[in-house]
Amino acid sequence: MNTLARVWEDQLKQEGYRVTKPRRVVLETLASGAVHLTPEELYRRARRRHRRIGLVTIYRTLTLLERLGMVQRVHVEAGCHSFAAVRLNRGHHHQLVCRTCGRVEEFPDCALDSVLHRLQTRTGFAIEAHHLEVVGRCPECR
Amino acid sequence: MNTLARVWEDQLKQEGYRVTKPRRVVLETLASGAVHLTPEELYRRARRRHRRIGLVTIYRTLTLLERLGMVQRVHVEAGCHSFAAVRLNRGHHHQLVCRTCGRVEEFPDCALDSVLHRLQTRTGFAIEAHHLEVVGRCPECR
DNA sequence: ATCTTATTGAAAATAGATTTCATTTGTGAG
DNA sequence: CTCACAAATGAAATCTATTTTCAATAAGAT
Repeated sequence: MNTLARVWEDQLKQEGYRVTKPRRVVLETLASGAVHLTPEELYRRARRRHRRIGLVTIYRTLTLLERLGMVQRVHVEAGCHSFAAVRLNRGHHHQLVCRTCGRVEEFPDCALDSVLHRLQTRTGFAIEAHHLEVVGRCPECR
Repeated sequence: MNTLARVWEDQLKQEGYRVTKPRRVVLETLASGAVHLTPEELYRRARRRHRRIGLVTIYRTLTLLERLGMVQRVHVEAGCHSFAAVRLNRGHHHQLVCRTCGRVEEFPDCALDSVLHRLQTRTGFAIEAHHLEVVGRCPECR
């Protein structure tokens, strides 16, 4: 089993959730897939590990994992909702998504911080959160 | 009638599409409305101008306008698909939304450009689009 | 005014996501 | 280890968003 999946399992337990077979399968599938997955695609892959798993469980588990910050929802043109594993990197990260193959590159937002800080000063808003998503085509797909 | 809507009409004609009543209504509603609208909300508003308009036409017109670059599809957390008018003489803008009262402040992304440019160089991606949304509390609501 | 054909609206079909509920299964207590 | 019970699951039903189909309508050229 993958390290990331094991860490997630511990976190689930810690938060008082049960570590069930379907959940373990979803975690492993997410942790081992390099790209971001739609619920449907995740379902297809998860079934290779556990034939009886239901699509409903995929949706429920994704919602839970999103709430716990283990996966991140990504919006892309085709097949609007996709989910990407939030890797072990601590701080806040943003995503660069390839429109064609779905590959995700993460990057830190250090440069954005100064932009937001200036914005805060100028508008008087107390900035609490932000969401940046960049879409393009990766080197291989160009 | 709004200037923006008139320009769009001309553009439609230019491209060989017919300027029909439903299309005119959608254009006017988009040009005069909020920053971005879901198809459903656009439908609700368009009906105030033309009672017989169908939701199907809203979808079809949005697809057409998007292809012609007059509106831009935006993905947001809740109610995934929204459409924003691409205004005249106004570059790309971002939104600063107040969590409490919903007030929207727009700001240009000049500072973001350099961030994205560096990102492009470093990753080899061809960056095509980005979406930044900032949430906070406005001066009045703090 | 007439003709041609793009466009429309209603209904049906499809796709995606959520709710319901009876059954199963983790997990902590004994 | 076994039991009991709440949490979690899966199948079916439901709901919501979007697309397709097709006969009727209306824009725009002549």
